[in-house]
Amino acid sequence: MKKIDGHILIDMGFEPDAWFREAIDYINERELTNEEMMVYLEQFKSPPQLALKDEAVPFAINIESESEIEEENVQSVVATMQEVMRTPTVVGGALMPDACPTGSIGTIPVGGVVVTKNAIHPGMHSADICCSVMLTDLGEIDPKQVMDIAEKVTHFGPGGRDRDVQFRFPSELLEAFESNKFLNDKNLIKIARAHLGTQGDGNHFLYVGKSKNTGNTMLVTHHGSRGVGARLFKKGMITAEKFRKQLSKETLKQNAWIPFDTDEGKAYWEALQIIRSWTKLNHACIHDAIADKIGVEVKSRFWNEHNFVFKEGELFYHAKGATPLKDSFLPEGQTSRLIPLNMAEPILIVKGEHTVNNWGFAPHGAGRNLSRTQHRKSKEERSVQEVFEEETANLDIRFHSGEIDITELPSAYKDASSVRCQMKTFGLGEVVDEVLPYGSIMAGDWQKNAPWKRKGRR
DNA sequence: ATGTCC
Repeated sequence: MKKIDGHILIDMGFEPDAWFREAIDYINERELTNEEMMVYLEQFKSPPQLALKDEAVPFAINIESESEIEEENVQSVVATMQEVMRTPTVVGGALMPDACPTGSIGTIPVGGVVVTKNAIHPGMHSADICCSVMLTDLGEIDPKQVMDIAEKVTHFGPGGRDRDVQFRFPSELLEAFESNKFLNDKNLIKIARAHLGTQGDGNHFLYVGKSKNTGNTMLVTHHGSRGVGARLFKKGMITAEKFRKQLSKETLKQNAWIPFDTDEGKAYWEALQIIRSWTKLNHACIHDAIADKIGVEVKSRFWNEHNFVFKEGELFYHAKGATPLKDSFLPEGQTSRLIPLNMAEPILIVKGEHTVNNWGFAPHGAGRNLSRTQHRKSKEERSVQEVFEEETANLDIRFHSGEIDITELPSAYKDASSVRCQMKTFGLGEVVDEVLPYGSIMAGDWQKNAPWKRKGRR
């Protein structure tokens, strides 16, 4: 009998893999007949490839347009969602009023919810795993004092804290990282230590305002899992890509998934929960340090993720920029959720429930009406300072880098009243209190004076 | 969003 080699296995339709060596030796040493070989090779056959669905699974469209630009946006998010909804694992989904596209067609938009069966899709929670908002009620405290102290305590911009100003990384959390095969990584743990108590950049903020109901001063922070989550996301995408090749090559790369009923699936789900704990602590470190420095007791505190995966039975709800309304998606005993709009608008405190149309979610903000670049361009003929003063009159707005980030000013976002109106129209939560704006801190345009951006360079 | 590529 002729000896077999890897080329023969490839010709038979097998993907080159680690088992090739062992299988080739096994077959050749025993001089298996063709029939015996086929029986032996059965164990290495991949399950049949899953095709994309011929038609998109129906999804709820909780967004309406009020202008031509918005109409284009709606068409674009619906079109991309239609491709996402053809992924084999998908059973349902929804668009929120703040939806806007990101990435190429077939990528879940911001403001999108995609429900899958027995599958975790890292591309549907994306890099900032567990991006979230936390509120602390500080009582009757001067908001300016909170701003001044917060400015000293918090950390914005890329990277982490210097060693001498790091927060304590609890040993229970370290043990959790070390127990998980995705997180037990020296470099990742180093980042987990250094990034604790940091807020990053982009739309992340520290907001101070007063409750409309009680007049108490409230501190609200918005940020996610920083470099730690980004690292896990990358690992998740690599694992999902391996499964995509085995299970469904037709599936778009960005929609690759990790089956939950595998060792990788269980470990990835655990890793997401550990990152969630880290992120909660990331907020709490900053809030506690501010309350400590003021010398005030925390009256109450709550938080919610708006970029995460929620599980119910064998269904996985991927919320990429959507606020959980369904009670079982909230931390135990918690009844309120936070929906920020823009720096000049109140942060909404919302109650609500799961309905057929909302799939258990509400919007997570006002949504951009223009891309950052388009928005920057639209303000070109006026000075940044002038636009800033006009849009933030009577507010205490501070940029950590010292440079105004024009793309985070109120005009960069959709009209807050229209988002609130659409929440009513589509049954996406009910506003029970508002944190009225006093001021906020953001990263600012930290790239403005970067060496590679200076004029005169190629 | 992400020490904007380990």
